[in-house]
Amino acid sequence: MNTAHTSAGGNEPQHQGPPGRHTSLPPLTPETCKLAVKGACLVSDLCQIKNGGSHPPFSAYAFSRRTLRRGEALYRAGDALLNLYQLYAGSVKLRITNLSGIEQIVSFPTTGALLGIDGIETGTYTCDAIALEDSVVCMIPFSELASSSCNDAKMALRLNRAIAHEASHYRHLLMTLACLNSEERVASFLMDISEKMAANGYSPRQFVLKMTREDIAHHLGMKLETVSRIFTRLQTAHVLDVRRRHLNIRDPDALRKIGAGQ
Amino acid sequence: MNTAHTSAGGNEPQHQGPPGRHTSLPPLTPETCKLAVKGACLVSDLCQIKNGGSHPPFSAYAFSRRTLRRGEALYRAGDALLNLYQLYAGSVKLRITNLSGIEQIVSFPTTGALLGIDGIETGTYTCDAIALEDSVVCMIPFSELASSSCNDAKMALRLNRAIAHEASHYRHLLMTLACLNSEERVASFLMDISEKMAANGYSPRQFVLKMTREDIAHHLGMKLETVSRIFTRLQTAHVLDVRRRHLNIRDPDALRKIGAGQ
DNA sequence: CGGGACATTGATTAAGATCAATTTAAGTGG
DNA sequence: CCACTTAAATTGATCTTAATCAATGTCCCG
Repeated sequence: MNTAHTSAGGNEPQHQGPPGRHTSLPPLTPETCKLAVKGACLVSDLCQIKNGGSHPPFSAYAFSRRTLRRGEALYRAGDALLNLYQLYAGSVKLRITNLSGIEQIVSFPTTGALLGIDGIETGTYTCDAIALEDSVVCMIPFSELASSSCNDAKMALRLNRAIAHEASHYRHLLMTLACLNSEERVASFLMDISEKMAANGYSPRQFVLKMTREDIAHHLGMKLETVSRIFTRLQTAHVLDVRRRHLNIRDPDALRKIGAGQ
Repeated sequence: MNTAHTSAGGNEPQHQGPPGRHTSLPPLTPETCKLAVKGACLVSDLCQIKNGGSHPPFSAYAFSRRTLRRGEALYRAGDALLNLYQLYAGSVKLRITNLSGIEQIVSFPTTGALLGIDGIETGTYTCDAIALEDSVVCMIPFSELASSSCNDAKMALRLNRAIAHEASHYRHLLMTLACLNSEERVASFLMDISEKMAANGYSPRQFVLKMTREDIAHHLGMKLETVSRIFTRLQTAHVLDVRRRHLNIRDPDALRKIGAGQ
């Protein structure tokens, strides 16, 4: 009954590096922000707000970036909330480990996602944010964001919505865990990824899973063997092809139906 | 596999009344707010902000209250977000019903809770809020709250935290559903209620469950028969006494241990 | 004092966990 | 560049938990 897994989770601390010793990129400007075109770049908007008002030119406010190696932690549960982060490239897992050592992956943020929201309630992060591949984030000092929200109603609403979106995401995952059986959960999970891929301009049919079977299992409240079995079952049913991390959705409609609980 | 329950959910539409036809109480003031003493009354704070500034006296801003009969809906999924509500007395269930008719109770707010946050992301509520007993809420026009947040950093942070708290709650429930077996889930659920009772000044050992076994089951992702069996099992183990909705926790430490996953 | 919602209990079945053994692929260092 | 090491994934056999189906009991309310 819940044998506290000693989280052998391979892709972790090897190249962790001491705190602070991480590659830093030149600051980001609205011009160089690749997300800006999609109207999804909080950083870029913050720059423009600063620039538009009676403030110094945005370059003084341009936000620094940080690169993460695979397995490296962006922040850990218990760290003080100093920054939010917008994910510019790569992907991350947000993990909670409870007292008994049982772990749960609460989300797999990808490009465009805002990270660190789990620290807003108490001022201390409650999750570990671990890079699933080499990634780039842009650092947004929370104080900066809070003061912007204060002067600008639009930015305030945007922050509110970002936090509310986080809640939404958990509500959705909750439904998945509470109402669906294992096969349906996996299907729903894959559909979610597929939609996110499409939203980011990639193929919704073919993609590479950045996380292990164990990560998926810890996300969906099941065992990794079950995830594996369900993949093969879906392959046998000609719904998808899976070879290791490479996924090819053969029958999106079928997958959608299964993920919705028939 | 997921036989879409036709939600016979007894305590519902009988005395629903047409929209708008509900008992209204006189407006609330900081003086009459029972929650204010605990520093938890958003309404009272809003009044004082208005009153403190160059605004009209708070009486012009005092917020109206509304009573709900058991089974009545405060709002429903799909309704436009106009107000947040602070729950002054009673208790509520927040329910999501998905396309296949499967339902999930995402929370059981009680006295002091802020309701309607599920509408902030999109401007449309995503849950049904159903009173579990006769209840009183105070209506907070969202526009009012948003503009207060704009002028007052403290209020802004408070709203942010309220939304973040919602996310926190779901994260916690997520852990419960994903990592614990049925017995542990029920124990965890009861401990949560116990703590909430204590926080509101009631006995953490003895209380009455306002919700049915089916509601609990729909909250914890299991079947009502299982909930019932686990209650009797915990009673047999001398952890608690349960007679219908009346609960008496005999061994809080044991219950806590079980709820934490041993 | 009924009627109906709510709750309990029992017998059986099915889904997923667990235990265990391979297989496959990806790095790593010689 | 290849052999070696190790992490990750697959597959099988068995066991446990909770779902399912069904009957009965109890209490609340009119």
